[in-house]
Amino acid sequence: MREDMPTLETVAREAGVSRATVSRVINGVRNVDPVIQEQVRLAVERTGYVPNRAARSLVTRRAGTVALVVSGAGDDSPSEQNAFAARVFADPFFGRVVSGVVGALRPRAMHPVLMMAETTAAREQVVDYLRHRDADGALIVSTHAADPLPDMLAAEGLTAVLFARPARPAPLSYVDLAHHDGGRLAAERLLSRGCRRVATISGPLDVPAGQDRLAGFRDTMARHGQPYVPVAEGGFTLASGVAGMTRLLTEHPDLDGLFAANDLMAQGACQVLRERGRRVPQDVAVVGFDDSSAALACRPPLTTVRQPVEEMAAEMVRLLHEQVQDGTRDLTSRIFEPELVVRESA
Amino acid sequence: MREDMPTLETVAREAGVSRATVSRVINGVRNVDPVIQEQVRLAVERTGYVPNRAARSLVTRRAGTVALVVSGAGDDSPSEQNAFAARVFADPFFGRVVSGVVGALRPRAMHPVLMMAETTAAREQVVDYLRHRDADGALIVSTHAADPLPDMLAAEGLTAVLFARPARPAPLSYVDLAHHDGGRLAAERLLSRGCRRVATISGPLDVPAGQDRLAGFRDTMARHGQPYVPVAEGGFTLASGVAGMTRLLTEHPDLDGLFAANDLMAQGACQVLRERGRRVPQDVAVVGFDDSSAALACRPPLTTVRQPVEEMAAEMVRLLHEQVQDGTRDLTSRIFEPELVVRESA
DNA sequence: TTGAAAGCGCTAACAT
DNA sequence: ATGTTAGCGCTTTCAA
Repeated sequence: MREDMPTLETVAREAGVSRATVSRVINGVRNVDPVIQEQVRLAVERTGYVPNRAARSLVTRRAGTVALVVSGAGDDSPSEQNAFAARVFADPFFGRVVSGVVGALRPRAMHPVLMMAETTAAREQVVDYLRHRDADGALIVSTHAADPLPDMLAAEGLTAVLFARPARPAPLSYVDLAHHDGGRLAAERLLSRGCRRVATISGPLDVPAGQDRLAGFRDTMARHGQPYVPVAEGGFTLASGVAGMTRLLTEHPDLDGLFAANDLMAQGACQVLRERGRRVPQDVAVVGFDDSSAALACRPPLTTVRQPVEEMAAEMVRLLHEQVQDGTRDLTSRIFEPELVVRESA
Repeated sequence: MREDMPTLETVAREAGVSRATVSRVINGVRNVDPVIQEQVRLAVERTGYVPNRAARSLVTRRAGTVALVVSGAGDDSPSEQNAFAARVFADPFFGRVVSGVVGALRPRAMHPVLMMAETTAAREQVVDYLRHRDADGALIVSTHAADPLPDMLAAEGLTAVLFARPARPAPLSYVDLAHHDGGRLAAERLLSRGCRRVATISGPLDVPAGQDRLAGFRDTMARHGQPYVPVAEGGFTLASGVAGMTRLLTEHPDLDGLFAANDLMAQGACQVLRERGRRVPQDVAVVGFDDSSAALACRPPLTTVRQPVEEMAAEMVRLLHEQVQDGTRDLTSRIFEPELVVRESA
């Protein structure tokens, strides 16, 4: 690794101008003679100069990074710490978030620092990190209703944007999906197929996404003459889909339609259905939610309600960047509309 | 966000000592009077002081971050850029890498900056980032044989540790698995079950992991009187598992054992087998590789060759940290041993 | 053992 | 339009 990194001074000497001028050219500040600009640009080229982020951050008080935080609600038991990331990333959802975030950050010359905040200590660390302005703000993907992080951030007056409205209201910006509409789309699909005995595996009922998808589904079913919909509460995991489907099938062996509140659970449900000799969609039609890679991995491929996760993640970046740029902290939220994607399962 | 962040000076005044002393206490440098140490500690407490990372980095020339790079071999076509992260994280493997890395970084007070390097531009960005010492080093997870990033890093003399030996030798440290042994374990399992007509869906044959798992499998089969093993080359994706199994079943309808070079492909294979009316493991025994969450998601749960990804990732951090600390760049590699995990599929 | 002082490389007034 | 200069907050000689 070279030790003699060129500095602004190096370039300035090379170009025969002052440091300030070089700085102006590099930062694209106006009021620089085009000729000099070119000279500087050449000098940069020749010297192989690249700005020192630390020095720049020190004076601008901008880190040029954002914290990308995946937070849970765990305590400090060692078991929590271990496989949290593995568990979280087992859901294809997070890959899509990362994809959207990285894509949106790139043109803004910012970088995501990945932080897993599953334990009390880890959450403190996140808050500290932001308080010191080691990152300019935080993008938060919270995985539990009881997650204290949003409140902690709000209390500290830190800049953050959440993926999804927090279970307990907090004065923070967020992007979200019109989950209720999503539930409606699922119901309409099953209804239009003529399903008469429909059940659902919901998400966790302590988070808005779980509640609202269920409410939207139920409301629509009720409006179409099916006021009673058996519900198995799930946890957005494949295993909970398996468990939920098993229970529903035992209690309602004659059901002919299922709405699972995410694709992972729908996938688990399909496995159980097949094992029990039910054909999908002929015997039981299944609608998932998310349109994640699990929808394609599933047999048969899932008809599902698409959540535009990548765009939502990009919007988080846009909101955060705006707040960082303007120094404002006004709360915004942006709600995206879901869309039905028809494949084979319903 | 508070504007009046306390600095070293603040603490020094509060404690009635000099900045230098406070710095020493904070950095745990010896030769500080215990009494003064306590005074300083109290002052830090009272003022709520936290060191400014930028200022510290500027003088220490340490960033306190590492780049966690997931790289591919794409060019600059827009299609590449888009869903790379989503595609990559769809493999549960990467969640485990993240888990291991984050866990190992935490006690070292370092943070991972996530970088996706799928395009030429993105790779340049990674190199630049490291050249400027915006990160102290890089942890590289490369997903393609033709990935030019390892060579680029080596050429620049940058500090990096790879997950898995690169397809083309490069002077960089890495951690890896004894893939050949893994292939052997899979073969032994199928042999001990009495499988006589065995086939395999291999990984990509241009990467060591693909080659070596296959070689280990074949060698062992040959040694036990089965010199001919039909091979379908896969790409470590579920879809390629489906395709491979379909082909193998068409060409060898009587096969009774399968080794898939990762769990995702094994999962795809199991789907096909079930659709074709083959019971697993009664008709066809299946052994996967990795022991990822896909092994549990699969029906039936996969007997598989465990790759201790989290530990390997942690070891990457250890190696990198060592190099960063010592300023050395001596090449090391650490090879982990695989282990057979028996579940239901074989 | 502690303090004084010199920067690290950069940006942003302020002068010119 | 360009240069001069004063720090940003920290670590680290060097003296005391």
